[in-house]
Amino acid sequence: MNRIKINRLLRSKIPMNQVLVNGWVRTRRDSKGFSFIEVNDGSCLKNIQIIAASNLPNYDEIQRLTTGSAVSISGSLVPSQGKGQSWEITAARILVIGQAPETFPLQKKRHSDEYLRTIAHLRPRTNKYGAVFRIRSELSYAIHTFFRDRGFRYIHSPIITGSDCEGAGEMFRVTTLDIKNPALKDRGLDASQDFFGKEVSLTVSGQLSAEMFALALGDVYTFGPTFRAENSNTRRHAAEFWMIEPEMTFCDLSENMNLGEELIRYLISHVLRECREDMELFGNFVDKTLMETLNHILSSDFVRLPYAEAVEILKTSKVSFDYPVTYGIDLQSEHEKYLTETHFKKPVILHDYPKTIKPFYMRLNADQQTVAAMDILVPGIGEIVGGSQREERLNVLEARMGEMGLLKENYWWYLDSRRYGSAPHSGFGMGFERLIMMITGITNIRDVIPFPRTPGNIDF
RNA sequence: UCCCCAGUAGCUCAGUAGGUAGAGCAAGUGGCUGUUAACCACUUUGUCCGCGGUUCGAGUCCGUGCUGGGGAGCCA
Repeated sequence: MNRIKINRLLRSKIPMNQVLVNGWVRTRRDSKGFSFIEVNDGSCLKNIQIIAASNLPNYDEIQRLTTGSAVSISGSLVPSQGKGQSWEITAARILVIGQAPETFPLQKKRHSDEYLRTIAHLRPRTNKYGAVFRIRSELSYAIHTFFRDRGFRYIHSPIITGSDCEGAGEMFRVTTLDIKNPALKDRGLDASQDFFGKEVSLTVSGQLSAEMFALALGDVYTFGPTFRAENSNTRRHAAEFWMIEPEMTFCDLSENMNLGEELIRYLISHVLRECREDMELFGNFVDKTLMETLNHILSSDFVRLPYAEAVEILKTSKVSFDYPVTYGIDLQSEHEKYLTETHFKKPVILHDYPKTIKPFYMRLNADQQTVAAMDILVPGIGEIVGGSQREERLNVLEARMGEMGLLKENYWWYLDSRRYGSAPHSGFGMGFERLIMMITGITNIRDVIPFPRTPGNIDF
């Protein structure tokens, strides 16, 4: 007898004999002459109801089944006599595969997200977290589909990197030196004795690699884990997270923004279509305004606003900000919040920032003061995408590096790309977890990644 | 790293002006029932986060540490 997953059984149009269901008991109720068992196998949000008649040979054992136990049921799929479900299974045989003692931490009631974080190894067995991780999986698939349909190639950029100059923030050092007795030199680790013969770290971005491949394969993207050793303690930051980084040659900032906007819309509509049931859970129990918000994002164009105009809007807003706004500052969370949640009430793409607050690789505009940068800000999350048109002119790039005190020697291969057949190109990074937060309405990044890594927390 | 808040039964929480601890759910027993977060009755459960202090007496006040949450910064 072949096992059939519950999502298929519940979609059945006809009764079926001889079906086999494997899963975990969510709850059990006794009635006169039989027991109702609700089983979930992770294939969908819904459980299937099993009717276990008291004449089953192991009925005593069945009555002791507790929430969390693994079971294997064979029987027939029949129309339900009760309300609340269209199909149920009349069990011919029930095998207890793995009993869960009463110490099983998940009860058939709501638990707080904080508590569930302390049992991150068991939380995917709840409705909400099962739904989050099915959606996460579906989104990953959709990302590949989106890019593949548009002729992009998927690049596996390295996780271990020797460029300590990837730009974005503190990095995790990788070493095979004996920590208790390391090779030392000049009062520090002797990196020349280390595995790679130099200091290496976990990547903070695949961008530099992606640029090289964009200048060969045209349109490429990376989708992989990223590591930041920042001591960030917020609901939006994790030390290990996933990022999607497309990079396109012969593409300017405006086309870059188009792609970012198109990608976000595509992913939302994909999930609304393919994960309807799971999404309803979030709309009903996590954020009552979720569907409205997502439909609004689908139906209206994102605002495109030059940094200078954003500053003007903020200055004339009559809102007293903790951080006063002047041209040249990096916008604070409260400013971004005001723009997306109060002023425009929709996603905003800010672009053309002052060069002084952006990295060296962003393309210098004709005004010599701003760079072709763009950030996509969404209500509730803040920055979800950060990108730019890259500086493709060797002399300008070298001058910018000089201004910022970066050594050309460390970037020799990066600069080579501008030396040999350089071409305009653009790209961005999108935080995968932040995207999931936006789509599910979940407000803490620790609840959309299987085993979150944050400062001082790596228990699982 | 900084600011604010919280930490009471397995879980969610209440605990009034400091007088020595309670509810719901879970678990156990019995009953009822094509039930569906089933229902009804009864029963069990606590170093009130740790340490120190004030007090005749501290879950309640003070100090300190730890843990968790929210906000800020850094950013995706």
